[in-house]
Amino acid sequence: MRSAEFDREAVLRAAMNAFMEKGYNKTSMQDLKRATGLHPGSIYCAFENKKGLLLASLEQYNLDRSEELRAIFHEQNGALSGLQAYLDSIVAECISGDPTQSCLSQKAINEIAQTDAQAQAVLSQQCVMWQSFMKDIFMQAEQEGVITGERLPEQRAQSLIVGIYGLRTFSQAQKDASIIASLANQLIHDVCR
Amino acid sequence: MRSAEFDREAVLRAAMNAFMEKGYNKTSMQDLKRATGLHPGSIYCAFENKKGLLLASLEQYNLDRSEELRAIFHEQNGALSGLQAYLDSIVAECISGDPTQSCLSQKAINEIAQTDAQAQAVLSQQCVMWQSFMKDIFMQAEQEGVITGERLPEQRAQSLIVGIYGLRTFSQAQKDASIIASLANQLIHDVCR
DNA sequence: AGCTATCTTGAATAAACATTCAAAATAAAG
DNA sequence: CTTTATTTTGAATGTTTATTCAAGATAGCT
Repeated sequence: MRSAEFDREAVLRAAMNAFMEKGYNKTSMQDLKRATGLHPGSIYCAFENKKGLLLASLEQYNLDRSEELRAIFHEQNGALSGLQAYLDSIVAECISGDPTQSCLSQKAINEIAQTDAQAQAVLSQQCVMWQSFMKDIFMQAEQEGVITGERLPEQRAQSLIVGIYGLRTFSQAQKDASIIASLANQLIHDVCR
Repeated sequence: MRSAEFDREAVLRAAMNAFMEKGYNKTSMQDLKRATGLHPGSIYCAFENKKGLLLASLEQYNLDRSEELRAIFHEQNGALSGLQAYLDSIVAECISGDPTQSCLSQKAINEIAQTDAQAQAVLSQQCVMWQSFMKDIFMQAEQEGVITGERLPEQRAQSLIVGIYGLRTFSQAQKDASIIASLANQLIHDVCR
């Protein structure tokens, strides 16, 4: 017997970064070998193939992001200031211009969900989970009395997610920091109205 | 002397469709040969290389979409019903699931703007043109008195574009027609408030 | 220490890739 | 009809690609 040597999470995070920098299709196995430090054979042994590595990276990405999301809202007192902090962090990522601070899920939705049913299924489910988390936040905000109940929490959550997807795309075409920040503020305002 | 045989616009529209179906990086020269009916040599003679063909397709795509945009608003009386018709058409595209009804500019922003400065410049400029057109619509709506002047037309235009980008991404992860339609309605509501 | 199952290694493979080019074809000009 | 400039053609190029595999290394068990 013999146990695997590499740190699975570290490998997946390295692969995530590689995929975010070049996109799935432009990231070659050689890029992934360099990024992860794993030889081709090890990658195929552990993840079946390139798409398997992407799917595993997507799962890890979702775990990491979910953790981060929970942490942001936990650090704040009140749903509204949590929302504010969350959008501030997204604006910071948009403005940074750092590819590794972009959203791997969103990139994958745009690049491969259309042509790969397996990836589509994973990404769809992750999107639903995100919605569910945000719905809970808006329910909490209602209970706190900081927003009135004109819209359903679920709808607010969906509008917020649409806004975040849009913000990330917009910021790549229009890199003006103050515009991005002001659009994020407007988004919070609209979603909490 | 000898003039070119192929119809440039038809070739570019064929290339557009090919790029929309597979994305830029996954679309091979063989795909483009099949789609356009042009032999490799002719493509390289007319467009320099694969990226040149993409950039030319992007220009044509923008021309076609601008025309369509003008037509939609021209067919309606009043800025508001124009906006309604415009979003209806986008919702229809999102719901169709037809790759050739997706947005080539948005796909390109997500797939290559990050890694190619030339594409980034073209896409950025096209986004600004789109904003400018929508700003005029919101100014018209103000003059018609159908919306009050609490927000600047430019901000409304930007929020609308963010919403449309978001809607297109969201609809690929969550293909529920009624949700997309209701998110679009909410978007109009928020942007016109 | 020795055995064995499993992982690591990295060269080898075959397919697919973007691009080039010289020959053949053809439209316009004389 | 002949010439000439330009386009079309499609096979050839050399690179890069994802993937495989047999040999070597090593961890855990007895």
